[in-house]
Formats: sequence, structure tokens, C-alpha cells
Amino acid sequence: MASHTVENYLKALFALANEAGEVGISDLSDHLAVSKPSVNSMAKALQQDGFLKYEKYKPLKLTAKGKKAAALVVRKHRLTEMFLVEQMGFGWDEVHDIAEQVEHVKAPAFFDRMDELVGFPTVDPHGSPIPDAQGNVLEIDCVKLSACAVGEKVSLVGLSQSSKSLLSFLDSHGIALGHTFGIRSVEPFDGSMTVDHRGAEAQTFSLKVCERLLVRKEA
Amino acid sequence: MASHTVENYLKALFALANEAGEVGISDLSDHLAVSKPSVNSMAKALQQDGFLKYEKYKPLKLTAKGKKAAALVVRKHRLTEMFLVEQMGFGWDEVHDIAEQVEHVKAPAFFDRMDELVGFPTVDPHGSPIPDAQGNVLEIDCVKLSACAVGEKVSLVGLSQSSKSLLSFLDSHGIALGHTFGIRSVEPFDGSMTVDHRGAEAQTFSLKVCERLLVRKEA
DNA sequence: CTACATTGTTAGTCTGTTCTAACAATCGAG
DNA sequence: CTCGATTGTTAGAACAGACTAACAATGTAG
Repeated sequence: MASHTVENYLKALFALANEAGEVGISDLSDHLAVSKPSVNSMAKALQQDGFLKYEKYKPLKLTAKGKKAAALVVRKHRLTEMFLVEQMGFGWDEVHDIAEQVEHVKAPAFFDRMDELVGFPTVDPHGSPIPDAQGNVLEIDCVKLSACAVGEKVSLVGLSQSSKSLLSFLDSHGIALGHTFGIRSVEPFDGSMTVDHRGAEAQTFSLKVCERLLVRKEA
Repeated sequence: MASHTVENYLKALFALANEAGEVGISDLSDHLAVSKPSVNSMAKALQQDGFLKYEKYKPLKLTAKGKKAAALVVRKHRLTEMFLVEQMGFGWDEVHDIAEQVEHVKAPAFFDRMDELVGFPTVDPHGSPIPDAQGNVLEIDCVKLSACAVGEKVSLVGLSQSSKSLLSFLDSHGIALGHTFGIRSVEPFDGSMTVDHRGAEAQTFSLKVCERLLVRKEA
């Protein structure tokens, strides 16, 4: 199995490819807080091991093998988050850092048991999909709240780039996955949106917030 | 905090000191499956960091700081084992290897929560004491079964050097912590003992087994 | 189309942890 | 007390993963 470090590179590659498409050396360097030469030499190593297609000056591309390996790390991470919330009583804003550590444990039975104990979930506590044991990732049908129009009714299914500060923002506004919003108005100047939350009090979100909320349009 | 590797050295030092008193470079080398020169250089490093007192050709001695650090690693290991058995349904023979991995997680809250969820245990699933959060280890009042005499009644409180094979031996004989034994006879030739198990069927254990069973004499 | 900013690469070094080969100290049996 | 076995040490090298400094390629604004 891959080292702790390699697992982190794979996970980063996977995440960046999913949100940005193209992944450059600098992106990884920023994301992992590691120098560009370090990323460069790791890229060569990963290519050597067949995880990555790497050509000088070209964007980095995970191979099928790399994608699968990365998905399995993500699986361990997200199962752990789910377990921490459901079985251990942690808040959704506390689990990321712990899972970041636990995900490197090499003991399949440990994660299988977690999976079982939380009832084979398909999404983690932030609504992100949990890859299956073969490394397949289910695409979730959703759009950013910022891409919705006045009058639409939507429900919150996930977050893009959930950070501790976003999570506590949502907590403090009483917002959780599954809640519904009806879009009242969009401010043309700054893109902020006013919505009613669960059919009740109206709330206004900045564009920055709206870009992080992934919603599904209600029937 | 100490690296994965350093934690393993500390844990080994702690374990060896507890059963053998004196710890030599070779003991550690065997226990960790690492060459003697490696141990030698790590010994110097640990001394540098104040975990160890090291003098050429002298046995290794953990300092107070070293003992505490080691105890805290052991604490994480044993809490994890307890959690795996009590909350996750693993067998006592399955948890060592998983805990060996999980013990290196750096997230105090994670272990605190385990502690809470299993009710602040004082011993792990094999009867070994769990050091407290300050690194203090409670001594357990027990002797090897092999040190007991005919006619005594004892109860099993722990195991010394529990290995997978010892655990499955005990499982297959229906023996668990807390069970009582009455010593019927000791074979002078090979030291094997015949005992009655929980006041019922008689069983005979080899000396090797009797040296691994830690018992408390019943009132 | 050039010039500069961005991005990527090379070369060389450092730390942590490991190894082997060779040598030195210690200890126990006779 | 001495010899041989055990145990410990030194020296030297390897590998993974990271760094800085310096340089090269790329792409974009004017």
C-alpha cells in the first residue's frame, strides 16, 4: 500500500481534478503546502508507480489506477467522518481533522466495520459522496445555490469545499443538510440571495456562501 | 509530538522494561525487527530529546519524560483496543493489529471520546492496565498461574504477552477474563497443570500456557 | 510580438530512518 | 584468566520526502 504521503498526494489530486479539471504543479503545491520542486519529484515518482500520467510542463492526470487508489483514500476519510458523527457524537465541524489522520490506517476490517455500523452510507456528513469499495464514485445531481433563479424551491444536499468556518456559519444559522429554501430575490449588485429557510424566516446569504451550497431543485 | 517511529520505540522500551527490567539494544532490535545500528542511533536521538538515558554499553533507561510519553502511547493503544471490542464488535484476538495503527493518530479528542464511550475503563480487553491521561499506570495485583500451588483457587485477570495464537487457544477452550480456576495438580516433569475451569470440567495447561496466564488468588 | 509574470524544472542539500560491513567491548565457561 | 560468544559501536551508504536557489518554459497584456 501507498505511504501516508502518497495517499495525501492522491487525495489532493483527486479533489483538485474534481473541482478544477486541470491540475498543475502549483495547485498541488498550494493545496498541500509543499514546495513546487517537491511536487515535481513526487509527480515523477507517482508516474513511476503508474498512478499518474506526467509530461513536462503538462497538467497532471491520474491514471485509472491512480483514480481508484485516490477514491479509496477518500472512502476511508468519508466513512470515518460519518462514523465520528453517527457513532461517536462529534459535530460535523469537528470531524475533518480527525478523519485526516484516521484515513491513513491500514486495516480494511476497521473501515468495513465502520461502514456496517453506520448503515452503508452513500454520503458523508457534509453531503459528499462516499466512493464504494471498488473506488467508484456516485455523481450527485446538484447545482450551486448561486446558479438558481428567483422562485425556485431547492433543498441542501451538499457543500463544496466545506471549511470549519463555513460549517459554523451554517450551524449558527440553524442550517443543515436536507433543509429546503425558496429563493425570494437575488441582489444584482453583489449576487447575494434572500431565501426563506424551511418555509419560515427569510435569510440573506452572500454570493460566497451561495457558491458553497449545493442544492437539488425540488419537484 | 513524536513521530510514528519514535512512538514505536517508546512503546517497545516501555513494554520491555516492564517485563525484563533491563533493556539492551539487542532486545529492542529483536522486538522492533530493526537492525542494532538503527536502534543505536535512535537511542542517541531519544537521549537528545530527553526521553532516554543512554550511556555506551549500558542498558537503556527511559527518563520520567520518556516513561510518560510511552505510557500515553500505550494508553492510546489500549483505549483503542477497548473501543474496538466494546463499541465495534471486534474479537479480542483481532484488535491488536488495528490498534497498532490507530494508536498513532494525533487527535486527543478522538481518544477522549473513546474513553468516554467505553466508560473510562482501567484495563484493556486482555486485562492490561490502561495508563491514565497523566501517564500513570496502575499496578495490577497478580501472579502467573505457573507460580500457584495445588489447592489454590484463582481468577484470570490478565495475560502476559498476549499473542493471537494464545488468544485463540483460550477462545477454543472457552476461557475468558474473570473465569476462576481451582488448581488440582502440577506435573513435576514438565510443569503442566491440571485445573478445574469455573468449578466444572478439568483442563490441563502446559507450562508455556501457565506462564502467560496472570491470576489473582481468591479470598 | 515582445516583455513580464506565472509556472515548472534542475541541481544540490537536509533530516529521519533504515541498512550492511567491520570492528570493539563485555561477559561467562572453563 | 583467557577464549569465544554475545552484544554494542562506528563508518558509510541508501531511500523517502522535504527544502532553497537558480534557471527555463509558457502564456498573456499591451
